[in-house]
Amino acid sequence: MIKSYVRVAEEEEDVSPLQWLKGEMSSPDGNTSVPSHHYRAGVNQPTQEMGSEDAEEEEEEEEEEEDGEEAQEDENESRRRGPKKKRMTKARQERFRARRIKANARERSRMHGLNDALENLRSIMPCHSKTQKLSKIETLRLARNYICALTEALDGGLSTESRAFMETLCKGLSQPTTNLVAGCLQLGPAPAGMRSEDRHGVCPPHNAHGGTVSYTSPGLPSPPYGTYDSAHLLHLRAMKGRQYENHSPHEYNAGGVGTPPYDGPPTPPLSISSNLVPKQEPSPHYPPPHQYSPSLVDQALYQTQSRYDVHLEGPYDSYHSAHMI
DNA sequence: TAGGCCATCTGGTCCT
DNA sequence: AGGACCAGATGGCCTA
Repeated sequence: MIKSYVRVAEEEEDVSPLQWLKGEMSSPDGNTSVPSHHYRAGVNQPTQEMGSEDAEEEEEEEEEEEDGEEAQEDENESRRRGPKKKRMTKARQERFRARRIKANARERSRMHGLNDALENLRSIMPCHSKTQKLSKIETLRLARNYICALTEALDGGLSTESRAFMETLCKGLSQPTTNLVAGCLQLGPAPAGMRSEDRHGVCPPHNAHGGTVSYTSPGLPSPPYGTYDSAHLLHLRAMKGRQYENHSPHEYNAGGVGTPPYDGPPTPPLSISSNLVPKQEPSPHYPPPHQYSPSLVDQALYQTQSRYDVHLEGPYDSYHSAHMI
């Protein structure tokens, strides 16, 4: 008897504030999760705009409702366990809606802040592309790989011009992002089926649970796109300090060395080709670890520039144009 | 048209 | 009570 009585009370009154709001805030198609532009269009404007007269009306209605049902409600409440739940009056409903809208705004702002931080992270990534923005997940993966690659380089075990450096950068990245990095570095793809563990053991890729992630960038690359900002490597060289002091300046100074890569907007993309691709004036002191055939680089750059509207700056442009025309 | 990516809303949890 | 944070749900946009 009591059980059924309580059950009726629950069905009629134990409705959470948000359940109440669901009915009120539903979009015309009955969906409560309405895309932002629907709200921006004024479908669900914040209730802070509600006038004071409306607020007073709400309070009066609240009192009337409570007067008539107070006695029976007290009886119901005494039979229920747990915290006493307040009835969802219109005034309370409005307050809750306002709170929810404020929370939504805060959440939006928070996510915008998160996106801004992610954009800052993108800006210091070694690869930039005006047409192909790295996704959030790929940005994070590349950032992690970048840290690993730089760590390896600082430890002295990896040249920033080496293929292994690029492969470290590409660990666990999607094929398009791998292509982007490869295109930026103007290198060929990683051999099919090659796993990171097979190349170098430092800082292997791990998944969210700490397990090793296989290197999934097999096959030939689709056309690469993007530019490689060698300023980051220059920054690394500054960090490494004396290691490069014995080399002639032109080998490392592609210009703008003094610009801190991690402050403000990224420095303009610089060509890394002076170290990675055959050039007119190869350095006798610091030859690239791998010599890549002009045809491969040529092909990559042609595909990059023609298909993805990416402009690779620096000396390589002249090199490339001389071959393509 | 399916799938990836994204922005937003939402409700729950934790903390102050 | 309210804010921060998180994860799930949802729908829009874009691309292959």
